[in-house]
Amino acid sequence: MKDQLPEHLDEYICFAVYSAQHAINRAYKPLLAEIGLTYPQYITLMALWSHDHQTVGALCKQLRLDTSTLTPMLKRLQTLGHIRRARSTEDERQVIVSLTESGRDLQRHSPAITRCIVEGTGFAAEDLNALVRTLDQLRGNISGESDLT
Amino acid sequence: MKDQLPEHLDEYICFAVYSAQHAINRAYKPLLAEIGLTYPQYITLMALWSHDHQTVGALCKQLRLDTSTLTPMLKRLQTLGHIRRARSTEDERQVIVSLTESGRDLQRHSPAITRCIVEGTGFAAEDLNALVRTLDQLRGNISGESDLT
DNA sequence: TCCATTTAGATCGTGTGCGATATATATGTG
DNA sequence: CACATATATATCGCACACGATCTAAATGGA
Repeated sequence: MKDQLPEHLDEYICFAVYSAQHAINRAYKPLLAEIGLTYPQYITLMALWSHDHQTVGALCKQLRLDTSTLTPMLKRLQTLGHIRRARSTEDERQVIVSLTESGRDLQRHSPAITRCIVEGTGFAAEDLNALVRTLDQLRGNISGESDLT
Repeated sequence: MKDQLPEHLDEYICFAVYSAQHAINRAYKPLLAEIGLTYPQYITLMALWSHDHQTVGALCKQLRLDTSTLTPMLKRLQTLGHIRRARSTEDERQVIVSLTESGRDLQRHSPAITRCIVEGTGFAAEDLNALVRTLDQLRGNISGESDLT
């Protein structure tokens, strides 16, 4: 009960999150491979399914990724034909990202994929929700967010 | 209470883990930069601090990473002077990874780093432990492990 | 013993992530 | 208006992460 440091890697929160992330990614891989997407590309599309026509900066904020990560990925999504990128006319610095027909169409695969992952966790829906809330809180704390979603 | 799909990215377990992982990584970065390590390099050393003289395969299993990830990283750790790599004499296929004096010495920074991260989470120790157990279980389920640690 | 199979690592190509830097456009100030 | 500053995005270099492939060493029969 003291402030002992864990002996094994598996007892560290950092490693638990790290390896869980990889496990989830590996679970998604074969599912997403069928529609030719990577996981980061998939969640980028999810953000756009939720709100189309977002700026690169808005996507960065939602996905909590840097432009240097997102810009190349958006180019790949564009090459795949799922999105369009266009300079804003009001503010020439901004780039608006929009779904194409193809990108919008991919959304129909989402429910089955989500179901497959949720089942794979072996957790009940309420337990998953609780875990999500806990993780969101942890992320907020550790990244020093006040509440600026 | 139905089987509704989440509306926002933040409500998905996959994204919660994904973004928590990034947040933790960003928290570690400045701490580890002081000793010239990346996070994956750090946990690799942690595994070796726990048990020195492991084969590449044993490290892969513990860290749940592929050889194609670990081999280049081990080479970098060797270049940094923290580990040695040597073919096993019994089984010439195996490569034994061992800590150098320098690599062993880095362990003294570990408690402070861990403390800093744990505090950053803003969670009580028991809550963190519970979260770790939950995540370990989720990872086990989703990666289809029976119990083969 | 001979040879197919298995196992342990290494290598390669592609796609993230991110710090540092660059560029162009907007904004604010005198 | 002129210019310093701030903002939005892009580019570059480096380090993962992993699937696919390769090589060499062990193993397991017939």
